[in-house]
Amino acid sequence: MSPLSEEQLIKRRETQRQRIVEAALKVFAVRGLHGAKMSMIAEEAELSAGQLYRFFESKEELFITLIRQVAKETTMERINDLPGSPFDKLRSFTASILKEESAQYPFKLIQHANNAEDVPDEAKQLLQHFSVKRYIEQLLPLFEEGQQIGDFAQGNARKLISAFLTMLSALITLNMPIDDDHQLPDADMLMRIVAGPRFQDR
Amino acid sequence: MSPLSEEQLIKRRETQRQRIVEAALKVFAVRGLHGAKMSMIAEEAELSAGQLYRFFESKEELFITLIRQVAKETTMERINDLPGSPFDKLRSFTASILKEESAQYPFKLIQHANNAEDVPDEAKQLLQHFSVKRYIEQLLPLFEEGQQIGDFAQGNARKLISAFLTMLSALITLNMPIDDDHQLPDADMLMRIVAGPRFQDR
Amino acid sequence: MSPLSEEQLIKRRETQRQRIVEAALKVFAVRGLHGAKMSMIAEEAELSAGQLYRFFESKEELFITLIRQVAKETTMERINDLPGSPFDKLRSFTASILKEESAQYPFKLIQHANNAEDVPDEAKQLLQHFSVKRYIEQLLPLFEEGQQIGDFAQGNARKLISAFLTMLSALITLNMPIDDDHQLPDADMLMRIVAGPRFQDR
Amino acid sequence: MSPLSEEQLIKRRETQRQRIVEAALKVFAVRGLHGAKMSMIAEEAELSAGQLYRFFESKEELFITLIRQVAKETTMERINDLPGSPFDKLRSFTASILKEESAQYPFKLIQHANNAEDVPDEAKQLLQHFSVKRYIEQLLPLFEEGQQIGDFAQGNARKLISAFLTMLSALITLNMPIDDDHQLPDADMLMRIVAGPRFQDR
DNA sequence: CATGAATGAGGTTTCATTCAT
DNA sequence: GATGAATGAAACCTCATTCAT
Repeated sequence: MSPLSEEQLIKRRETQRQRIVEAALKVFAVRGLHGAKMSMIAEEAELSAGQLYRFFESKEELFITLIRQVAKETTMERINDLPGSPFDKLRSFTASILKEESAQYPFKLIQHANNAEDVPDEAKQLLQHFSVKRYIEQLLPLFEEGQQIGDFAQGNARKLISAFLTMLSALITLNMPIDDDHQLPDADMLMRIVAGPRFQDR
Repeated sequence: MSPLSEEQLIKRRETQRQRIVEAALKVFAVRGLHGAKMSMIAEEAELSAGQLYRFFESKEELFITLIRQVAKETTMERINDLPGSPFDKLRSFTASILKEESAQYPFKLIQHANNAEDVPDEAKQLLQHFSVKRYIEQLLPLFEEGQQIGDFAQGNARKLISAFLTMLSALITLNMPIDDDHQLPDADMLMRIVAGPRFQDR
Repeated sequence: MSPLSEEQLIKRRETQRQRIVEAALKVFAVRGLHGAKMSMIAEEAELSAGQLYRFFESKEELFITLIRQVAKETTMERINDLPGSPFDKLRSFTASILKEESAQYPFKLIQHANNAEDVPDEAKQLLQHFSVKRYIEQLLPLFEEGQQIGDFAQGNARKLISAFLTMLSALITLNMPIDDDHQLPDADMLMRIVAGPRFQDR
Repeated sequence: MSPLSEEQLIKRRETQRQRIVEAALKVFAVRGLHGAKMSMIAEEAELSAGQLYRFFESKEELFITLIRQVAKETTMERINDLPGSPFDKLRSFTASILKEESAQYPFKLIQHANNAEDVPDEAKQLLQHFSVKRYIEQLLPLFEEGQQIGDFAQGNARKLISAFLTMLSALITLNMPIDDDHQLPDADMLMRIVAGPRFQDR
């Protein structure tokens, strides 16, 4: 009796939910928890504000859901598909993130969640610990290999990764418009954080 | 009849205005443009909400004024009073900023202003360009000296400072709680950005 | 081609309409005009929210229709089929209403309609006067017989019925959870309103 | 420095709070939890809707506060100041409540709280148990005296009071407009619930 | 026709700003 | 001048009603 098969409905619903999540990620990332208005998210997702509430009970729930998804799904694993040495992989990866706006949203979201005072602690800790921890584990083999062949600085690899990620995060969120006088430190500059002896003359 | 001379009144007024600006700096820095409430600023400045409007026409005007003042007055000059070599000075300076909360407010404010979309472009550009430019000029002699004695990396000194400041800003705003697994990169880690050959073995 | 004859269609439509009315009676009775949501009524009637509007133009029209139907159709006549004396009949009838939830809906609806200020006066008066009037007329022969044989209190029979109905209505809507300390006055307690000399020693 | 002394401010604030509570009692009593709009309460209390939130965090908190206050403060004790026998006192008391609209609000509120499905359980139980219990205890001496002198029906006095209160509550909330054909059962009718042998010929 | 997704008006709540005291 | 009470615009959220499928 239903005009659309149940399967179609579920699929459609899932598609829309995903559209909302993506729109919310973008708006929350750019404007923060308070600066983001539900109407903006609705507009970005191309539906009415009221519709959002069929998918998420409240703005806060939407935010936490987003956090949870970012914490769970954002991955560093595609770095392994890039060509070249560990150093090359990391530099390409870094450069690509710095170029591609949508890849920056998760980092910006983490940033906002860290600073906004009203974010539920659950979300904060989820993001800070869980997601950063995962990134570190995902990058660990690459870094260890880099250290073995002498391209990366020696020392505690996890700490090195943590430093690198913090700095990458910084570059993304600071988002300073580049002009002639003071360019953003670019991927190469960032690589000095991890560079071992072999790259010291750069 | 008047218990205070006109001069005293003006001075008193200026003192109060400054108290508001400092309170606003703290609250805006910590909570962002939207998260900061006028009542919070009033409380921090220890006066009534109504009083704020005798000094600033609106929240927005207060914010922009703040930005302007930060852009104009925040200084890096005290770095020169620190003891030791340029490298030592920079490391001490960095470490002290990372320890002292109030020193971090201007950096946080810049950060927020970059992300809040509602801030007039005037304010944004003021902050980003003008203030960073000033910091660079103030740090330039130190860096040039550091490069001459081989403690700092060679190359365009302004670009090097810019990179350093960006990274410092990052550390401040990311503000990640430190735990055993992923410590914040500390002052020493940050120094690798600027370190020349003499410090490469660190 | 048509799988159902026109007559069947009309009948089917009537059946559905009746299902809606019954569902609405239940939901409005339990939750009141404002507390009742169209979606709840739809769910109770086991059809979609949209379908409601093929039968009733609006929530308000549905409510008024309901009131009208209750005013017209709710009947006390089955009391006459009960066994025993008028007193016995009335007591059994009372007890059965107090036990059977669906029999209480009309009373609860009247109650709600009396308190909801947004209901058109038409509906209110319809319910209060007309339906109560009908109940009185339907109960009148029973009460007169009861008075003749001395089981019921003397005096204006209509007024006596009105009092009894009011009290019955009260018991139903108050709906206090029974515990050891304050039980609901039960059917027997209620009978004291109408009891004549013969029952005074109760 | 304050234009009003602190004492004045506190007193004024308390006055206003009381105005809100009274307005809310009236509006909630008449329209129920859902039917009552904050704007209506504000209008009744002669202030803006926004003001309500300086005194109560939300509509729900206002409602529960009200319930709590009614449960705590509504008293039956003034019945003892009335002249005459226990029977006379109870009849006068009943009649006065039935005449005086504001005296009926607590009863109506209890009624609404019992029926509205979304009221927090805390409020429901508070009202139903605690307040009814208190009324019973307050009326107990009067009823026991009435039973001793034979004016009141024998049996469990607490149960008798409970029945009486339920019926009184009913009369108040049913609130049927009186016309020639079916008057509300009046105070005298209600007294039959409690009347003992001495009054049986009424 | 039947569905339930979509809209938008209306209610709740917050807070920048004004203003009586 | 100073206060904080009061307002009202704007955001969040709900749900009666409509309408594409």
